[in-house]
Amino acid sequence: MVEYSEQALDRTFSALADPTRRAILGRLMSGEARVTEIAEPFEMSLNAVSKHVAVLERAGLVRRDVQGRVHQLSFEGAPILEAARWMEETRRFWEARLDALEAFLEKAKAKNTPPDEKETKS
Amino acid sequence: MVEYSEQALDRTFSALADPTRRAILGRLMSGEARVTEIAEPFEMSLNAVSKHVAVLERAGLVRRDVQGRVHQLSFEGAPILEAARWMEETRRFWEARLDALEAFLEKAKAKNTPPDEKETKS
DNA sequence: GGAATATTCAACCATATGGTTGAATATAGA
DNA sequence: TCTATATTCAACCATATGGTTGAATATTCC
Repeated sequence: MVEYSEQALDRTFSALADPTRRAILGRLMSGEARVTEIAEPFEMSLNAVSKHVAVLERAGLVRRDVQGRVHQLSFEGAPILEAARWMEETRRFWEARLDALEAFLEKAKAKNTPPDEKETKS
Repeated sequence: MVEYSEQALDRTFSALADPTRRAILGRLMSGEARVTEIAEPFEMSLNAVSKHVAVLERAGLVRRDVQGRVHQLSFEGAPILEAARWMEETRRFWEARLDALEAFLEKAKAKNTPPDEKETKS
């Protein structure tokens, strides 16, 4: 198992746990932007957006490049990579177990009484 | 772009944004367990752990199977898969941009004035 | 039935979060 | 220099979060 910084994961996941912040990241992925530009499409105040940006910056997901009075923001992917790796590992573990289960079900089915179908989430 | 349920992503990411809850998931990945068993290694009260489990359950990351007074908990991977997909998409976008940047740097280097080296994070 | 066990519910507390408004700061431009 | 612009800082508010303790509930076992 790879080692992860718990604090970094905390910051990354909680930064991602807000739709406004995910939208900001989405916006930044298609290119740099200033705080005011970022804030424009949202219904909330500029200050609220500024705070969201600060959260993203603290999590390392956004880089701020101050040029005079303008703050250029850009997307920074490294923490996502880290968190995604954590999730991948988790998921792989789970899938391995799931594969084992499926194999078992398959064998059971081949034998005689077919078990219940897998549920489908709505 | 695939569509994601914002609320589901909210719940998944904020459920993952806590080290205790990630540890609980880790524990559950190696097999089912009851609430008391889960709580045992933690310093906090059983009630606190019970609440964490409830959060994970609400996010769909944990399934609860009540057998008499015992609640058997098991890991449920689907939401992780969903969130991981979101991150993968995000990451791919970013990597594409990064690749473009690297290509640009490479070309610039080949020409004449080598631009600054990429910084390495501590 | 009565005691022990597994778990949640309820109330409470401290702190964090997401929003607001108004003022402060710093830079750009006439 | 004066004004407009870009942004943060500070104070405040409502609600959410993560923890506690004590009581309630349901189940098992003697």
